[in-house]
Amino acid sequence: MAHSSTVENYLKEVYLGVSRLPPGEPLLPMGQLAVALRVAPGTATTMVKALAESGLVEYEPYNGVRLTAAGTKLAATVLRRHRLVELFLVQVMGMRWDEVHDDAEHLEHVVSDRLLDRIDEMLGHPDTDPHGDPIPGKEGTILERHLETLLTCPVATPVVVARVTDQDPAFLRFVERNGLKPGELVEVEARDEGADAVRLRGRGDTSITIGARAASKLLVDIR
Amino acid sequence: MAHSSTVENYLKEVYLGVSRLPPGEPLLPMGQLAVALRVAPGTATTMVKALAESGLVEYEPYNGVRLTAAGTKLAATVLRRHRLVELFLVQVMGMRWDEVHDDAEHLEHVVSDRLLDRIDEMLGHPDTDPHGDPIPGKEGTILERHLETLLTCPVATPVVVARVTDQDPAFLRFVERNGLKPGELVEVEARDEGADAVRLRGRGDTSITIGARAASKLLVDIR
DNA sequence: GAGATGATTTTGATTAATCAAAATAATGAT
DNA sequence: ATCATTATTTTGATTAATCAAAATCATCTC
Repeated sequence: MAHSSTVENYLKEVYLGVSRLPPGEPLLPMGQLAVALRVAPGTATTMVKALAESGLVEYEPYNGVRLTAAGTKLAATVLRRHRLVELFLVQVMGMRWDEVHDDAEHLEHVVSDRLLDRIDEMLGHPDTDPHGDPIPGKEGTILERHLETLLTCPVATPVVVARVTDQDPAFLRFVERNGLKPGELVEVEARDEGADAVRLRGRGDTSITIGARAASKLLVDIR
Repeated sequence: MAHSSTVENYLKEVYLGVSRLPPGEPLLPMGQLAVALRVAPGTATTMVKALAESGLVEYEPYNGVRLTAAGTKLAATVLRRHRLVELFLVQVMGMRWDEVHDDAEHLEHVVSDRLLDRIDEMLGHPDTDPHGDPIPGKEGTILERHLETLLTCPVATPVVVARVTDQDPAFLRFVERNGLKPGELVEVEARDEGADAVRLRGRGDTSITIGARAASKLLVDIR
């Protein structure tokens, strides 16, 4: 009932799931939660009812689940641990950004406040992790700034990649190979609705074409 | 049954418990194991029987438990993780040696091989942790060298503290305050059986007196 | 050697987390 | 509106880990 790593994972996934939803409809369907957590649907239902009992989520049968204030705060501390750890593994331990997710997934549940403080300090109180995901503050404040994607940003306008919303190692390596990591300057040359593709140009003259699905995972800052 | 952190803890405590026993009598009584793991006696019995079933320990009812070769290997990898993590927290993260045990206790179960390799490399493949405990090799080899204690070593002979076999933070701070950390040079001036005490002199002229119980936890290298 | 004492094992229950499969509710299409 | 499909919830079981308390075993003392 109280604060196991299972609970932390449920809250984290509810947070992430809801934030991936179209805005204004903030109830995460049970099915999506179950898939994210790789558990049977019934398992998610049972667990969510228990979390609702503890005041961490609101649960509407057949509609879905959302976090309460208390749940949001706990989810934020888990995300803070996860993201600080990821950045630490890259910056300090010299690991690649595509190989830190699994370690962080485990470490996020066991890193003590004391150790996390050291990590935070050592990294200079960063506010984003290697993927551009915001690192929640100590008190649970999350600064989710609104960003366009390469699918929605203006064409023929220089933009800066700010965030990559897919942790799949193969995708991350693809992103890196093509100079599309957070911080890189790119420009959408054209979009082809029919071909479901986006053509872009980074630094250097080479232009590349990526699928719409991939483009939608690259968030950019319109500078 | 297979490789949970509970299993890892049982194996670790069997290893540590047996090694604390008088040599030649290598069966750890259930009671001691239960105390070390802070579980009820019956719990330890049940669990140990399951571990025996898995071939990780040998269990003799009413006599106690010892590790098999497979169990020893697994225990060694847990100790390796624990001790490398402790040293890492001290050397790299700048934590005090008396505050790293609890973090290591949790981290030892989740650190991946990849991350552990980085840590090991970063520390230059060390062979002891901050308390002087030997760090098992990658393949599970543990070099437990025989050491005297301040209770058994020759009197009026310079010796070097090699290992402190008590993780209690208060004790560790006491050790540090009195210049008795591993590496420090000391000399037993006299022992008083009756008073249950040992008088020693470190660098500097001040001599201090410690109890026999404390003296027995300070292992020294007779150089 | 016969209790008494202490350690160990058994027994019966409990909790957290899970699954498979049956039952039910919601949704969409004709 | 009705039926079929899909999503969700219920039900009944299972597994790992634990405890309290009863039963059993071993040992020590006289």
